[in-house]
Amino acid sequence: MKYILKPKPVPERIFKDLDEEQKNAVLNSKGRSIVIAGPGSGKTRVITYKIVHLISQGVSPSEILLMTFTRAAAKEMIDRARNVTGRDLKEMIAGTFHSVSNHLLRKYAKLVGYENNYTILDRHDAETLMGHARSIVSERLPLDLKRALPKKGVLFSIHSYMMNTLCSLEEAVRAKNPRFMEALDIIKEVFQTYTEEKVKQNVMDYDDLLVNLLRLLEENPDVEKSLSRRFKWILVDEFQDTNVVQYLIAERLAKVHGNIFVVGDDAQSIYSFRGARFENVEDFINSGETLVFRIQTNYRSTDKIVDLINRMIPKRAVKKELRSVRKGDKKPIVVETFDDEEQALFVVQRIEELISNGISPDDIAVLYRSHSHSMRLEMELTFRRIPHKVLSGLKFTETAHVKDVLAFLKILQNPLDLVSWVRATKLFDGVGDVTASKVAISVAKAVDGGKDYTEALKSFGGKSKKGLEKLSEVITTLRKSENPSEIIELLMDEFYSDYLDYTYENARERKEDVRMLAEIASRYDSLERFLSDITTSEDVGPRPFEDDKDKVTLSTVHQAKGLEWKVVFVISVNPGDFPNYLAISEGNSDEEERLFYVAITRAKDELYIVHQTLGSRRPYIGNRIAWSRGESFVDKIPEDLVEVWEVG
DNA sequence: TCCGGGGTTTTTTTT
DNA sequence: AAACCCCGGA
Repeated sequence: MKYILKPKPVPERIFKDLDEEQKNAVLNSKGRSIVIAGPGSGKTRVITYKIVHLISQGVSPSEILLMTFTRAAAKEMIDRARNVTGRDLKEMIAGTFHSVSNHLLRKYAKLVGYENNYTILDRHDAETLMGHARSIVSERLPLDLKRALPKKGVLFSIHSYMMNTLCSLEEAVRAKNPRFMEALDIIKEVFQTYTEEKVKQNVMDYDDLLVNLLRLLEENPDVEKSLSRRFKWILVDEFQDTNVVQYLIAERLAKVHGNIFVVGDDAQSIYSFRGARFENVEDFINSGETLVFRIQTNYRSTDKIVDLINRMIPKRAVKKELRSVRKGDKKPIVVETFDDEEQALFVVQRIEELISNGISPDDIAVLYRSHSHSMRLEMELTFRRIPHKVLSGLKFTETAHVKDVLAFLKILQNPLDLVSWVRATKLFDGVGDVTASKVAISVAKAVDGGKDYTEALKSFGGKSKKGLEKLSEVITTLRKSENPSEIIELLMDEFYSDYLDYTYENARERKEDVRMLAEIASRYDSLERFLSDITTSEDVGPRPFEDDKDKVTLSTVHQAKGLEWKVVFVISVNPGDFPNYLAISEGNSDEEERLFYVAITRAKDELYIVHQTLGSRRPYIGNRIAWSRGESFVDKIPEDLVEVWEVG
């Protein structure tokens, strides 16, 4: 007999950490509910306590599905909920939309035309495969049509837009790049080829993870029923940044029980380029019986900063007035500098002053619209030996050596993965693009014919013979293990360590990175789980395991989403830079406004908005002056709410 | 035909 | 970091 333990009761006093609005949202939400949150209003806390509340009511952790924007956010909420409830929440399924989708999809891969050992293409790999599809189509086109075919990057962004918004090809081209309207037919052909190739190669790109899950649910009512029975509650964070596909997935998963709890702030929707629709917020409220809660008290920023925030609320957002609870003595400061050199000097000098006043570098962040804006500043920080970390820029998993190693692992998991084969094969002597593609194709043939693919590698003669023999040898060795970190070590011993030595001057650092990768891998015993996690979660970070404490943070505004610091500098607030000139020319100035809103709402105590009188660092686009495009955010700031500093 | 070494340019944000 | 182009050599 099985003796079932009742859930540990959670006493009411546990909710004493919540204010009235928050408590209302947590305790009175049921069925279909949405929480409209202002910045800094304790949205993480509300979701955390929603989990606590559910568990206290006897819901099992395995019946809760939590979807967030970053893995770090999910982890934070679970950790906090674990502390409050004292229950280990291991069975709870939580993570980014993509990782959760992958998790749910893996079991049913067959039903959407895939094998369950499919591998996931990151953005770059997907773009490479799009290039492959493009060249297949291009080969059978006459010269004039060949020329009309957009570059692979453009094709990929149109395709991605089409998938994210579920619109027609025509609409996607019109929205992303109207000048390719005449090439619709051949673009369509490339997309067909791309999709076929993905199925053939048993690979999915990021969009597929979502679209295929939606298809699975739509086309298989029994699967939909069993999944939505399995979960009793669907929780979604950052709802304003979900796209249509994510919205539909969430709705479908909640179909049976009707329990769906979403939290968002339409003023902070900043991912429209990825299909995010802040309109989802409105649609959600208007469809069905939706309970609407608001949490509008700002606990993060001082009243002086909140005054400015209230005046800078984006035009198209739902009207709201934040209440501040923290008194501050400093108005936000608008800083005028001459050029980016002077801007960097100002920021660095001010940071030095703050640090000598006892503020920890941890509490300081510099935010900017695009990576390139940080260059000058990084140099200056390094020069003056101020400890800093850069959240933006090339990520760990995007470095060449990590991608090389992952390519080998992907081959082992899914030998049909063409992009990975090409990448790995080209590392060997005498092999270039052409041979590598041939290798990948003959391997696929061998696998389809049920043969051992290492045989296929031995059939090549000429210059590449030796290299391919070595490759075959390496693969044979790697196949002896199924443990990801063991495979990485075998690869290093057998081949890659030497390769790094004769290829790169900084081989030592790169080897160190690979060692780190092996260490991360050692937490997994399944190759599939390791690869899934590393390709679907962003927070592997630029340098995992590095001691990131006590450092000034440099970050794009996008990556600063959800974070906060005592002192925030927003730099390069010039028309053209921020707002970005490309966004403006695409008519997307609303989103730039929201982005600026996100930037200034990260600050707790001190906010510096820095701009340059010289304007954009890149003033000319073609022969037009870029900085004449778009208005300056600085001009929109009410003078009485800020202090103005001139640097000289 | 293909490899690989040399060069230059890249210019938004990213799961 | 990698796409792109050019060119010498196999």
